[in-house]
Amino acid sequence: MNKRRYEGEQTKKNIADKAKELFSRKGYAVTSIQDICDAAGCSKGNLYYHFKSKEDLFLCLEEQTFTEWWEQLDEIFSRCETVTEKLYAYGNFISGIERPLDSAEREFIGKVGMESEAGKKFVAIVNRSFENIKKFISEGIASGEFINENLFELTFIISCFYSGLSRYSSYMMDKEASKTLYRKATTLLLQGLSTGKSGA
Amino acid sequence: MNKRRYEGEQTKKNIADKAKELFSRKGYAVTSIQDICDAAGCSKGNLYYHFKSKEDLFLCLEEQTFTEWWEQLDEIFSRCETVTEKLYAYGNFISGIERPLDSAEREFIGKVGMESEAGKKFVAIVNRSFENIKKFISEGIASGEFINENLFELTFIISCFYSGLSRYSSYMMDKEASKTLYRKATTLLLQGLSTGKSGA
DNA sequence: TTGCATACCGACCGTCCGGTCTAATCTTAG
DNA sequence: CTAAGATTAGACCGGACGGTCGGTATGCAA
Repeated sequence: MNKRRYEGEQTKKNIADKAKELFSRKGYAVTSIQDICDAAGCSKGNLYYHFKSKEDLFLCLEEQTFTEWWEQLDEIFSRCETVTEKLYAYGNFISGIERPLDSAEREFIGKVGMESEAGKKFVAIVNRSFENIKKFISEGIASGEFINENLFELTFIISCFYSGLSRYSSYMMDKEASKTLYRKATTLLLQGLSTGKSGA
Repeated sequence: MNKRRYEGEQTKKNIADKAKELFSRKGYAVTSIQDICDAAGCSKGNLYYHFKSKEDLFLCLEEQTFTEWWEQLDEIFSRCETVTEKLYAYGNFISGIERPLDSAEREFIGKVGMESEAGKKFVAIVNRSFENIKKFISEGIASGEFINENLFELTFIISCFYSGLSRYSSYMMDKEASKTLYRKATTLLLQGLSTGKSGA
């Protein structure tokens, strides 16, 4: 029982990839299970063999996406000298990634509610990302690169800033223009964020 | 034919208000026509008497909302001396308004598509708002208050900044905290935007 | 009073959706 | 070779959805 199991994993991954693409492009509600099956070239039974529900599928995607995302970011961050560099790197990264499930997220939470099991799981996943951002902002404050303002608010503002950008840039301009825009936006943001000192 | 017509208008307005609240809170797809009817205390037939389809209803809301919004903003702006003040006023305004159909918007466009009749109407409505922002940013550049950067990009960044903020602040904090946050965010933004000169 | 447009109701229709279920097929351990 | 289990297909189900339709109530104009 090996080749079979491997193929199964492949199928599951394929379904996940296609689902992500569809949710990301069309939204949660509008994307039907059948759509996903068609795109993945598999049957409904097969999909439901691998995922227990549409909600579960979405949550898996969300989880997986954020995990991969921060694995890559941590790797990138480790090569940065200053937190300012990290911020640029973060912007650059986000610009290339077309924030995968962004539009579907609010839809999802609107549907299942914040109090539901799925809702709580969702919030937990998103919060982890928020905490990651908070961490590197606090580094910036500690090193003296960033102004010593309320950490939560600062993190919130910065998260929202990039979230807002990604929201529209992905379908208003191409990747290259998007990258440039993020760079400029980061520079602009840094004007307000920076203490003027160049770091630790 | 007066009292009847007046009542009709009232009903239509009531439906629109309730629909706006629901779309805004739950999203487009999740809000059913029946939900809206229940909230408005009217029948489905009545709703379809006043609006020709769900899409049409949404578009009316979008149109109406943006129009009202900018009427108020123009009024507020007219009392501002500098463009910097206008930016603060804009932030303050947005913070209090919980950007009404925000979450539903992408869902809507994802459903109908950019190329459809409804999609084009939608884009036209949103673009008008973008142009309004662009206008007052360009004033800021002209007056020497803002840096002389690419107008489109600047407008894009600023729009996205506030859009991102409104997206999360509305369900992460109360009105008062939100207002404070917007003020700080605007100050931060202005660091990058401002030339240092105090205006014309 | 009658005729008519407007405003309103809710049962109903076809469609599609998420999810289930059964049966078939493939792989591999023994 | 075969039993057991993993994997897949797709017909099927109940229900919710957007939208329609035949009909009713209301108030104005004549």
